[in-house]
Amino acid sequence: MLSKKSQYAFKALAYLAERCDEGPVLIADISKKKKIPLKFLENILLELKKAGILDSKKGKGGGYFLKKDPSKVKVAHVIRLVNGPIAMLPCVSLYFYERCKDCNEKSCRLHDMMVEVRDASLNILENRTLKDLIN
Amino acid sequence: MLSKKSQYAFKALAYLAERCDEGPVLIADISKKKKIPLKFLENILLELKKAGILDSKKGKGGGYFLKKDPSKVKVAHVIRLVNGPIAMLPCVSLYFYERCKDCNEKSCRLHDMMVEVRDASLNILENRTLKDLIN
DNA sequence: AATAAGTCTATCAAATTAGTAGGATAATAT
DNA sequence: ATATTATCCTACTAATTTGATAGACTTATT
Repeated sequence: MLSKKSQYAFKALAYLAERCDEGPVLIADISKKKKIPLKFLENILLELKKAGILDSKKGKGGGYFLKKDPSKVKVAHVIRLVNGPIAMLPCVSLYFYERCKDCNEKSCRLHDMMVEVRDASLNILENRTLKDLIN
Repeated sequence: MLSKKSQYAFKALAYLAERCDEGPVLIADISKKKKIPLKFLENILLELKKAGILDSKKGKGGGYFLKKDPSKVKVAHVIRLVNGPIAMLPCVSLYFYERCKDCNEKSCRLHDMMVEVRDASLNILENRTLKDLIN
C-alpha cells in the first residue's frame, strides 16, 4: 500500500498541476484545501523539490510550483521517490534490487510471477503522468 | 512490498506443495531446508492452518500438510491472508476497502489509476496457484 | 527594517515487523 | 500408564517505519 505521505504527495502534486500556469502556490493553501497537515506537507514538498520535481520561491508572492510540465512527470517516478519500490519483492525490483538470500533466482517460480506483476503495474504507472491526475 | 513473513509463507507453502502426496512434514524440516526461523515459522503455519489452507497432525509422524490440492489455492488468497491488501490504496481495495477521507472517489483520477493497477495485478495473482510455485 | 514565505534539523509517539520464550496440549510408541 | 514427539498458544521484546510536530534559520519582497 502507498503510505499516507505518498497519498499527500499525489494530492499536492495534482493541486499544483491544476495551477501550473498561475505562479507559486502557498504551502498553507495546499494544506488547507487538501487537508494535509501543514508541517508534514512542508517536508514532503521540500523532498519533491530536492528531487527536481518542484521548485519554489521564498518571500511574498512565493510558494511552490511544478518545475516541469505535468505531462513530463511520471507517476511511477513519484511513487519510487516518496514511497519506494513498486515491485512486490526486492529480488524483482528494477530500482531497489536486492538479491534474495537463500533462494536461487533462476529457479524461483515466485520470482517469475512477481516479475509479471511488476511489469503489469509498470505498464500503467510508467505511462501515466501528473497530467492524468487532473480532472 | 511483501513482508518477510509473506515470503516465508510462500517458501513453506511451495515446499509443502512439492510434498503434498508424502504425508505430514515437520516444521523443523521446513525451517531447516528453507532457512526460516523455527519459532517464526510455527506462527506462520498455524495461521495458515486457521485460515483453512493447511492442516496438521501432532505427535510422532505428525507435521503440516496442505489441506487442498495446490492448484486450488490462489496466490492472491495467500497474499491477502498473510500480507494484507493487494491494492495500492484502501479506497481501491476489494477485500480491505476503506473510504478515502476528504476525497471524492468519483472524481479522483488517482483512484481510477489505482483501480487499473489493482486489476492488472489481480489478473495475474488470481490466476496463479501454489501449483505454479512448484519447479 | 518589517514581513512573508520556504528551509532545515531534530524530535516524538504510535504502529508495524521480525523474531523469541516457554509452557500447554494432543498423538503415538513402549 | 508414561515417555516421547510434535504442534498449539499466549505473551513478550527489539528494531524499524510511519505520521506528525517544533522551532529556529534563511531568503525575498515591500
